[in-house]
Amino acid sequence: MSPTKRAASILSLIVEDYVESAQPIGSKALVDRHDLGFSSATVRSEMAALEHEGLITHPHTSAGRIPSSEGYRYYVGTLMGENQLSSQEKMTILHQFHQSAPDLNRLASLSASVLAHALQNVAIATTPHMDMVSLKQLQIVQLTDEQALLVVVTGDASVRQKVLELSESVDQDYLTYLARKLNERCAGHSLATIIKERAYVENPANYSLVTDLERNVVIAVHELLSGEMTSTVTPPVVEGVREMLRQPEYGDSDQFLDALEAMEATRLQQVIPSVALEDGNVMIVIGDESQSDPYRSMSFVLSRYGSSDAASGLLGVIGPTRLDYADTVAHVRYVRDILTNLLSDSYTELLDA
Amino acid sequence: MSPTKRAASILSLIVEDYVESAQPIGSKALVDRHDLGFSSATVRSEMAALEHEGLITHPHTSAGRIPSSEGYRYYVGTLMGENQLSSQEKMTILHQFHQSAPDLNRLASLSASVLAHALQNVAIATTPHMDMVSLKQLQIVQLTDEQALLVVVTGDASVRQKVLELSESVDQDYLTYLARKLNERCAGHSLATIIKERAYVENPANYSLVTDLERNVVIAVHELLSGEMTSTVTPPVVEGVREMLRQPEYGDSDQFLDALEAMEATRLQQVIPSVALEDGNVMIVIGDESQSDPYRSMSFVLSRYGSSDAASGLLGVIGPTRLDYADTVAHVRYVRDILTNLLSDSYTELLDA
DNA sequence: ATTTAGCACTCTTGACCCTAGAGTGCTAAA
DNA sequence: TTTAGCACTCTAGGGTCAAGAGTGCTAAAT
Repeated sequence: MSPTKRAASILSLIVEDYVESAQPIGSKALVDRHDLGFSSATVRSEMAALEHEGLITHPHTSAGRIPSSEGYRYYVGTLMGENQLSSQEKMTILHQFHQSAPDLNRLASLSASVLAHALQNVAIATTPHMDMVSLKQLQIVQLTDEQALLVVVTGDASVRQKVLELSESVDQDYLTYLARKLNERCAGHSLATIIKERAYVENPANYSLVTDLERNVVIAVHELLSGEMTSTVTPPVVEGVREMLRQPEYGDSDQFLDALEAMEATRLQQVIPSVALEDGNVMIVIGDESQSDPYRSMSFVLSRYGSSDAASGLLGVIGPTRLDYADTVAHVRYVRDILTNLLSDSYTELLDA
Repeated sequence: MSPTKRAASILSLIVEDYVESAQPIGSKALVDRHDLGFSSATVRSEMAALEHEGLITHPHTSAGRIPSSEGYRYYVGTLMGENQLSSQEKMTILHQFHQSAPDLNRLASLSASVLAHALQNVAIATTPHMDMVSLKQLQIVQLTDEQALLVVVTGDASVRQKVLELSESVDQDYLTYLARKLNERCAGHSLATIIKERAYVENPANYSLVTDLERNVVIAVHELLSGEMTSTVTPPVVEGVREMLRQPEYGDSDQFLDALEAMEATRLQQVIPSVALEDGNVMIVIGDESQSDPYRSMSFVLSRYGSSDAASGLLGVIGPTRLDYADTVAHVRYVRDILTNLLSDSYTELLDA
């Protein structure tokens, strides 16, 4: 059922030419461009076979062939080689990471924009976070008579904050005392400790022992750490809409609108996390392979950065199915490695390479 | 030189019809739609006069008229009435602000997206910040042997952070001590105090009295407060690119690309701050009135929110010159008021209205 | 002195037709 | 098995044409 060796090589050429030109590839054009050892008629019969197997299709009777999702999949899976970035490309990318201060949240958006720019497609990145964050330290700062700011430093070196409403009137001294008390009990501990603490303060039996404020603080800390509150879960960063517009498939603005709508940040959030991604792998989803309809005409190249025992997140590229998969994978892989290394603080190694 | 009363009323109709239909307005169509007391021929001669004064133009000989920038300006300045939002519209907007927690940074992007959605155009907002921020409190948390996180809570209730490199090996106790020492000296004070402190620690005469780390911390605090470091100055939020695409002027993707490029966040930053905006006013810039070329075909409706003695920022809408200025101004004004009230913490009043 | 009806003229838009070019599948010969 | 040849198909692009909308001007009407 799988194509013969010669058919496969023709499929390769079709995919590669089509990725480059965005035009359906005809038998004549194919033999003209590459000097195959045989004629267009031969190519035609091979093409008929490939089409029979569902690897390529016709837009209409007298047009050239374009790869189907299955065609791309076969190409990506068994035909495509590994692509290495040139040291020039590597330098350019690395350079951009060294421009900016190592702000963890900014890192995600930088990565996305680097990818988007290099590949002329939309790139996304979720901000790094740990599944199990520990509490490094907390602090409470009075803002007004009725409000205070709770600042939580987490184990993944990010800062989360929340405004607390103060029902009772308190002063900064009490807030400082409260912060110190909780720090002594919880600082440096994992989420589990906070959960225990929350159970304690929420237990009606202990209601008389803790103030309302203390209870509120513990609850807020728990919510901040577990990312429960919707407003603290940052949507994934989407970069490169302008780059995407350069792709010929979006010359007509209707299709562009469809695509844009499909990658509405909120929708992506529903799709992305459902993808199980092991560390160190790059996952490719091609066109039809997506379950949901609006993504039928696009492909995803995704990878997890960071490591499962530390901060991690998702990074990837979204484009039309006509993607240069080899190049895209190489880029995603490289940026993912940089990011992972930056997060594990051992990124000096990268500089020497 | 200024148009007669009747000419002015015709200009009004042209602007309003054109804003609605995006089609050049002909004399016949005008009298058909509104029952004027006179014929299309009369309208034609009035139109000729208006064109002579530069208030309207022709795309080509046998097409209807469209307003020029001057025409819009005249309309906005002397013809257009004040628009009041319906209480329905007000509710819808207010509702969206009550969905989310009062996170100051998120507020800007929410405002922009509310405006973008309501007006089907691109909206921008800069994050609120004070020109003169005071230091509420600072804290230093050890991350690794070589790194610590400096967290600064500012007077405008936002949090800024920076990773410090530790050259000497220190422990959390020392960092806590250092934080307390600086808090005692500077917490609650304005930027001026920090500048004095920086001058002190940077004075070579005092070098032996302060550690390198202390010096670094003071410098970092100063930079964070004054927003000197490029990475901490957040670019304005741009929302509504998708909404904008619905406008008929961008049906052709080339023009859309131009427009998108023009509103590249970095470029906008150069244009926006140069606009001097008093509190309480809405500024309108129409097409040609922009100095720089790429903005010739768009209009801006901008306002400052917050107050000059507290956190403030810029809020506004960008669209084609064919804007419903009355409606846009009303929306910008309303969202600006909400934002201002939210920032001054007295937003409970809005709920009763 | 305005206003308006009438008319000749202009320009865009969309429909329609046509051809060139690229591509296909099939068949029969190499 | 491969290839040359051929009839056939479909698209893209160019050209023509008529309808429609709009204009400016002039001369009559108010």
